[in-house]
Parts: sequence; C-alpha cells; structure tokens
Amino acid sequence: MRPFYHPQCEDISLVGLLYALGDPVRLQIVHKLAENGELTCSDLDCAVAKSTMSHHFKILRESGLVSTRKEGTQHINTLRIEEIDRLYPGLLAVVLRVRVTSK
Amino acid sequence: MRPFYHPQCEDISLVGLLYALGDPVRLQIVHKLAENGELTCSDLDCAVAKSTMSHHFKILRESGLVSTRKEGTQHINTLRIEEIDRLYPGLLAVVLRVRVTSK
DNA sequence: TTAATGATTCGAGATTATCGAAATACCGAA
DNA sequence: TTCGGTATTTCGATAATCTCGAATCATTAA
Repeated sequence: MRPFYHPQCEDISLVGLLYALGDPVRLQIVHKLAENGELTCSDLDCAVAKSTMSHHFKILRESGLVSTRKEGTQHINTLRIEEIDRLYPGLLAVVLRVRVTSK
Repeated sequence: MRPFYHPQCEDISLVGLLYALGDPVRLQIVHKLAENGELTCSDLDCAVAKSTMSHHFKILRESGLVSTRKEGTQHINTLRIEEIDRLYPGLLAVVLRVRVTSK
C-alpha cells in the first residue's frame, strides 16, 4: 500500500479545499471530525460503500483538510484545524457554523 | 431557450455553494464579479471554450451565487452578495480574501 | 430580411465518481 | 508460525459529469 500524501501548507490551495468541501458526504465527515476530534472510516455509517468512503478520505487528505495516521489496523483521521485556520482564517468557522442534514 | 433558474434563499445550500466555488475557473469568475460588480460571459478571457463558460455560469447561477439577467443580446451576471452574506456570513469574505492566480 | 453578435444547447469523447470484489496490512489466538 | 478476523485500500466496470466544437436561439442593426 502506498504511503499517504499529505500536502505541505504552501501546497494547500483554497480552491482545493472548496472542492473537497463541496460534497455532502465529505462535508458531513468534516463536521463529525470537528465534533469528535478524530474518527476512523468505519466510525461514520454513511449510505455509501466503504471503497467510496476511502475515496472521500483521500480527497480530504490530499486537499490538506485532513491528516490520516495509521494505528494498528485502523486509520485515524483528524482535521488540520490550526493550519487551515492560519492559511484561510474563517473558512472552517463558516463551514462548521452550518449544521449538515443527514442527507 | 429555457428561462434561467435562480434558487430562492431557502434552496441555497452551503454544500452547493462550496461545490460551485471548488473549481478554478468559477472561483476566478467570482473574484472578477466581486471586483467589477457585473460581467458578461465574454468579459473574461479564460482559456476555456465559450460553451464551457456558459456551463460554469449555469452552475454558479443554480447554486445561488450568481444572478443573471438578459440585457439585449448579452447576459449580465452579478454576485448575490447580500443574500449569501446573510445566509452564510463570512463565506464570501474568506473566498475573496485570497487572490486567485491566472492558472 | 439578412447579417452579426452574444450566449445556450447538442452530441461525442475524456475525466471523474461509485460500487462490489479482491487484495493488503495488522493483530491476536491457536 | 499460521490462520482468521477486522479495517481499509486498490482494482475493474459502469454511471455520471466535464469539456469541446458545431449547431442553434435570441437580439439588434443594416
């Protein structure tokens, strides 16, 4: 399995973040990450296949929004809050202010 | 030609706005709209086909970000700043704070 | 009416998303 | 060490979306 790619701050673009956030499943993931601090793929029971969830986490990770570390058999995801707040202050505040419906 | 669809405020979703903003061409359009107040399709010389620009404006319009009115032979686009600011305060500020490169 | 301009719509090819199945990685028990 | 079991990714195929050029529509001017 290939190692995860996590972009450095200078490679985190606004349009990439907006793209990553512009999907209902991924936006919900970001909300739950903000609530819970960290999550594994299987912590959220979305109505999508596991392989699709893996794909969503990959997009979140490669946009710079999410950091993934391996811990035993599971992958733990966290929001890169400090970095995103420093790069694009207010973005996460706006996104997290609005509650996401289950749909 | 079909009339334009402009969603009402209650139908403007955050994820829809983020999706619309998550494309480099559309983000650039939004920036130029914020600078100039209003624009036609042909005011911006992007490196994409006219039909693609029309498609981008449609997505911006149907997300609720942009309002389009016909004036003679051309279509004039404006940002729905007041409504977006009221619905999702801070969103446009964050997006417009960052300058978009020509790419 | 005809031509010219600005923009949308159509149809085809290219990119991207989603799914289920198979493969990978890790842990614990036999 | 080997065998399951769990968590996640990767693969291959189908479906949806994006992009382009050509054709069409709407408007104005000659």
